[in-house]
Order: sequence, then structure tokens, then C-alpha cells
Amino acid sequence: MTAEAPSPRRGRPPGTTARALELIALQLFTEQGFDETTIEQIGTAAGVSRRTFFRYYDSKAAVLWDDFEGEVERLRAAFARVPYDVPLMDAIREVVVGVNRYRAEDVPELRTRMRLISSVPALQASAAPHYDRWERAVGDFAAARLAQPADSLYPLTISRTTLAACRAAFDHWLARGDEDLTSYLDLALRALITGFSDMLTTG
Amino acid sequence: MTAEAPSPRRGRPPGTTARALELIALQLFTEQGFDETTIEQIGTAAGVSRRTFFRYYDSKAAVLWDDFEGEVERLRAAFARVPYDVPLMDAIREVVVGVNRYRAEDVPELRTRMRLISSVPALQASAAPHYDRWERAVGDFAAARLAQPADSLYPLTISRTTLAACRAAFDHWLARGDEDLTSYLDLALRALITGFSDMLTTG
DNA sequence: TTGTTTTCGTCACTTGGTGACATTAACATT
DNA sequence: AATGTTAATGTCACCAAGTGACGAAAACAA
Repeated sequence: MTAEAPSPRRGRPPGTTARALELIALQLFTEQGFDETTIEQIGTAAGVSRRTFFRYYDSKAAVLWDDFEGEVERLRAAFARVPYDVPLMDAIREVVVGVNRYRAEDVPELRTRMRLISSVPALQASAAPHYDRWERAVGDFAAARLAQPADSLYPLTISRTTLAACRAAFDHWLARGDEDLTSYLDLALRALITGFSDMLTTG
Repeated sequence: MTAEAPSPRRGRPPGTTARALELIALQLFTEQGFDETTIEQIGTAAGVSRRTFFRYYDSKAAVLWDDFEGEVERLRAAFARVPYDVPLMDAIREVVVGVNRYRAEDVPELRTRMRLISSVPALQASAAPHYDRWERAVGDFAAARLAQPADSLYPLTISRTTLAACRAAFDHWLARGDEDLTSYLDLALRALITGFSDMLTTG
């Protein structure tokens, strides 16, 4: 997972890379649709068999979630660095917004990936376990701060609503991409923290 | 959907009912697991072929969501009856809590159904389109109140976080079923509306 | 040259889901 | 009583996702 030791390179060398499969799949999905793309096609384009694809990814949809899992790790790492004097909800907002700052060169791929996820039913369905791990990262932090078990009502509610606000920001960013993603995230999370009280007058 | 007219009963009579298939599936799922139950088994138990099952339900998981779709309709109907002077977030809380009052006799089935949905990955994945319609019901109401398009950031955020809070209440109710479901729903939604400000002191 | 190791390819199989088409069982008509 | 119409079912064929088993290829080491 971290740095690769200078492994003595035993055995048959891999015929492709997870990243290569991801890029090929991403292109085929956008070109001809997710459901219309078979794993056979992805494998062929990568010069590898269908069976080998499933050795790199557990499912056809998993290709789209590789980067997301990395974000979950960054999320946990960022929470671990938050000072104790930062209020709970402010800490969550700052961490979540901070983790979701992307380099300009990475934005196009992020956009096509998120557009696929939010438009293809089969991909929306595949989101559940990944969202769950994301929520768990937030929930563990909230539970520790509140000195409550992670499955208590408040940590659960905080983590779930936080993700919900972020998804709203993402979807709005996809629909009207005139603004920066982080602005929308910050807006949505601030609305969440204030209990949607400000928008009733400024709305 | 409503009352059935005294239809002249043309054609071959149905060999089963959607409700019958639902009950049989629910029992088999709890007894031997969702993934371990084939549609062939459900059909056989109902005295009907595999193909016929798919004429009643679009997928194996759809059986668990029939009642939920009814709740979405009740949700929309309840929103339509809310007076204009009730504040937005209060209206949402009251409507959502009100719609989720179940008769004591219906609670056991609700419990097993929700337990299945929250524990089986394949069923969690199947939730997406139904959650989407539920959110849309809330979002349309919020959008109308805020005089904004339904895909604006705030209506989106409100509807998504509302469902998120409800799901937290449901899951906590499943894990620790000592209290009433509506109490948890009310607690979670009040926490959402206050921006989680009260729990920081009351812990 | 002979192992050892790692990855890959082939094959067989189950299951979910779909389309096409014949078939059954009711009622209506003549 | 025979025939037609209608609605639901059954059968069949098919595709694609995913999985397990097992042998083969490709590297390096001894």
C-alpha cells in the first residue's frame, strides 16, 4: 500500500495495471455507456482476459471507486491531525472541505467519474459500501469527541448527514459547474451546521 | 392502487399475488439469507414459475421495497396538507415523523425488512433509486418553500440530510430497539434542525 | 537445467434478468 | 355448444456478471 520495496521481481510479471484498467473502463463507460460495456471489452482493450479483470477489481463498478477509497484514508488521517480545541462540527467541515481540494489537472477525470456515478443506476447502487466506510470515518471522529459509542444516534446522524450534504454539493457541482467544488461543499456543510437557519431569510 | 372496480374478470386469473410473493420472499430471506435464496425457490413456494416472479417484481430486491414506495406517496400527500405558516424545517420534521408511525402489529415485519436491508450488501445497494424518490418528495417541498429550483444546493442538501438523519434513526432503532422508532426519528431530526448544537453540551 | 514463484488463461458453472412465443383459463359472443 | 377475446402464465433461449478449479506461461534462483 505504501512505498514498494525493491522486490526481487519473482514470478510472471503483471500484464496490466489497476490504473490502466481504470482509465480504459472510464473511457469505454463514457463513450458507450456503463451497461453497454462488457468486461470482455475492457479486458481486450487492456490486452488481458476477462478473468484477470476480476483479479484487479471485485466487480465491474469497483473501477470507479478506487480513488474514493483513497479519500477515505485521507479523511481518517486528517481527522487524526485535528487539535482538540476545534469544535466538533467546525472540525468536520474543515477536514471534509480540505480533503476535497483537487488539483486542476485532476478535475476533469473527477468530473467524468462523478457524472457516471450520479447518472448510472447500477453505479449509484454500487456506492453503498464505499459511502458506508466514508461515513464510518466521520462517525468514529464524532463518537470520540462526544464520548459515545460509534453506533449511538448522534454520531450516526452526524456522519450520515455530513455525507448527505457533500453529495448534495457534488451533484449541484455536476449540474452547474460554474463554481468551485469546494465552495459548494463549504456552503452545504455550513448550512448543515447552522440547521439551515440562515437560508430562510437570505434564501 | 386505490379501490378496485368490480372488474369483469377477463382472462386467466393470476396465479399469485405481489403480497404473497413478498411474504414468501421475506421468510426465505430471513431463514436462509438473501444471497442464498434463488428466485426459483420463491416461485416454487408460491406455485409459480421463475419468469412470473419478474412480472410482479423487477428484481429480486424489489420485493423489500414495495411498502417503502407507499411511504413516498404518503409523504407527498402529507406535505401537500401542511399549512403555509409552519416553518420549513419544522414542517419536514412533523411530516416525516408522522408518516413513520406504524401500528404495533406492523412493527415486526417492518423490523425484519429493515434488518435485512441494513445488513445485506446487495439490499443496501438496491436502496438507491427508492431513497432518491423519497428525497425528491422532501426536496420538492423544500424547493417550493424556498422558491428555488429543485436542483438548487439548499433544497438538495435539506432533502438528502433529512433522509440521512432518518436512516441514522432507523439503524439505531434496529441496533437498540428499546425505544420507539418515532422517538429516535424525532431526536435525529431535531438534532439536524438545530445544527447539532444541543448535544455538545448535553453530551 | 531444474525448481520456485507469481500472474495469467481457459473452462465450467451458477444466478439474475430479458425477450419471444406458445399456452392456459377465464369470460363474452354467436 | 362452439368460437373468439383477453389476461396471465409457462417454456425456451439468451446474455452478462461473478466464482472456483486447474493448468500454463514467464520471470528469477539454485
